Amino acid sequence: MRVKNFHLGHTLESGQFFRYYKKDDWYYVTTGDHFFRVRQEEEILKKEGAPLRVVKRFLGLSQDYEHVLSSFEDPLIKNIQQQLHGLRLLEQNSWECLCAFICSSASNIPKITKNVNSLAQSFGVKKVLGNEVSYTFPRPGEMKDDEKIKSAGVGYRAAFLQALNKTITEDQLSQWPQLSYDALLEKLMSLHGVGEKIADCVALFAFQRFEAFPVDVWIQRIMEQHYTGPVRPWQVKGFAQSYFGRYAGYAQQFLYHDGRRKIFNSRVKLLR
DNA sequence: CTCCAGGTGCTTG
DNA sequence: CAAGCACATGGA
Repeated sequence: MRVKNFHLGHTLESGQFFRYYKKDDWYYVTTGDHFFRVRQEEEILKKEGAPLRVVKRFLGLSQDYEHVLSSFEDPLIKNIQQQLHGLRLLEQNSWECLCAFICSSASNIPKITKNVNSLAQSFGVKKVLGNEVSYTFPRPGEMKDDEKIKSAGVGYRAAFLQALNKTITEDQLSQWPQLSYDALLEKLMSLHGVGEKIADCVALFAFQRFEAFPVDVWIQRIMEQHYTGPVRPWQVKGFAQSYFGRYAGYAQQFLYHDGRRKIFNSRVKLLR
């Protein structure tokens, strides 16, 4: 299919999603009930293994990207926009997203990826695509074996996952899209192990609440450096939401990915 | 061996 | 409120 204002690499590699890997120019993605692969050449997006509507929805292709971009006045964001043009916020499965970000506390992306894949392998359904194999993430209530949860290497987060798996139902989750941002945040934060940062991640990455602005240590540092100076995380969030406006979450994703890239590049330099 | 990692919850000033 | 700390695990 033909796509505009979309960059597959920026979108998948910006840290919002963990269940993908790259092989032979294809990105292999596992989400919901699907295991599919996608690749992009210029404005052509090719996919195999899942219906078009699934892929399109997941990749955020029905969002009005022009409208998002035109909402920003800030020079730094405008600059990053050009370098990361086509980076979109995904529309993830809410349950998977919640579990993944439960695993994210005091961790790092490679380890989170390992944890989530391991949970899927223990509890999910096997999927095959050509020579590739993956496992879908279990549904709420399907992670019954506490020992298996622990053996996924999730550490102290195992208790959170156990409780979550017992309390959350797909019925509840299906109601949450209708909630206001504040009400959704409240629901999420009422869960043990979910604070404001994780709640914002789920609101943003799974529920398309683009006003959400997750503040982690990276964003905190970046925002202090470029905008606020030394302040509390809740102040960073408040500032960002009023300064960046209704698509603050997009600004966050641009800043996060750009910030991480620069660090990565400078480390590569140091190694030479 | 020590330190740190897309935080959170609990306990103290 | 804010600061301090424990929490499991794995990689540097």
